[in-house]
Amino acid sequence: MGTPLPRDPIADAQRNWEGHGWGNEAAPMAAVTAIMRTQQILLGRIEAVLKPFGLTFARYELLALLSFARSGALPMNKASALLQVHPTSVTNAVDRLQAAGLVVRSAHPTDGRTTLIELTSEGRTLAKSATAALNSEVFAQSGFTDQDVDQLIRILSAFRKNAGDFT
Amino acid sequence: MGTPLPRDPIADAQRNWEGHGWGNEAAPMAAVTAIMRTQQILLGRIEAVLKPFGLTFARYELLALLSFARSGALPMNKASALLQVHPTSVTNAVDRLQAAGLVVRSAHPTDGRTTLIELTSEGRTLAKSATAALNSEVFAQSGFTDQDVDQLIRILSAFRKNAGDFT
DNA sequence: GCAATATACTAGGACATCCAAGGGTTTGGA
DNA sequence: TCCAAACCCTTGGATGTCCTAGTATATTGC
Repeated sequence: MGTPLPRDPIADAQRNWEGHGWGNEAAPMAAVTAIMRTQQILLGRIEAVLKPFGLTFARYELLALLSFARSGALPMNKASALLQVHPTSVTNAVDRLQAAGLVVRSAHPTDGRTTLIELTSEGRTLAKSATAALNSEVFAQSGFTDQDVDQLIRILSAFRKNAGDFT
Repeated sequence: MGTPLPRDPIADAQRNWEGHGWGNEAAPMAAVTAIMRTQQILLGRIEAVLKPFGLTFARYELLALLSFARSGALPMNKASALLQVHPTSVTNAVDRLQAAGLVVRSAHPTDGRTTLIELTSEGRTLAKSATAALNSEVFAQSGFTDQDVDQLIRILSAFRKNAGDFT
């Protein structure tokens, strides 16, 4: 998985598509495939930075979300909605973060069905350190130009909105 | 995970970043997060289309790759390199595809270490059907305009090249 | 020619994601 | 008032991805 390929495999796939009579779908296919691959690369970088902190991206996201909540606490279902992942994924992440002493579960004051997740002080400290590391080692050198970043935000926001992520 | 949120969570995160003194990193962070989320949405659509065929995206990718190989066969390591996934992921996918009768393993004629993966006729037929479905149900209605597609291909190709995917 | 190194694949384990199903809690309409 | 429907979280199962060995085969160097 290490050595660079002599040719762009996605461009090759696009040519294959065109050669098989799917000329109209070839370019969108290439764009979609490129997004998949780019996500893979970015996730790899992020996980590498988070590893020394004992965090995965999923756990970091939850930690970061909590650190931005005024009270430092959120209901599980709220976290699930904001992170846009399945509730069971949040359960899983909270289990591990709790085992690491970074968050605690507590009862909701008025709704017995709801469980609140709350940052511990260790969790808050770690979130801050991990965020600083990600900013300096990933986001500050993303490999995208400022214009690329603007374009991506514009294109992908429209896509996500159209896909029903938000109104 | 179903109902649309009243606000864009990524735009909110970007504002949070800016409010915490990471103004330079906020936009790249938002772009990266948007890529992660977009990949998630696209993967969901693709898996939904492939499900009736009994395929996952990982298995489909391998089938499609084989169907474009002249001989219909590829060494495992070659497939791993072209799909840009870990060799063990290919082993996993081949195990399941073989169990489904879509591919077979065979010995390399000259290199005893190498295992060739070869499409069966069922595999070739299924790959064709699944590709047609993906083209009409996902790529032909990707939600990106033609200009967006061009921009994405341009930006992400440069990114992947810069990341060392290909020369 | 034989040992040391490199390469190819597989086995086992850690994580994450989703779905389906189950048990507890609230809410709203009969 | 009260019970059915809706909601919230967790458990168990299936997939996929990666990493760390471990086994087998090739190639290289002395």
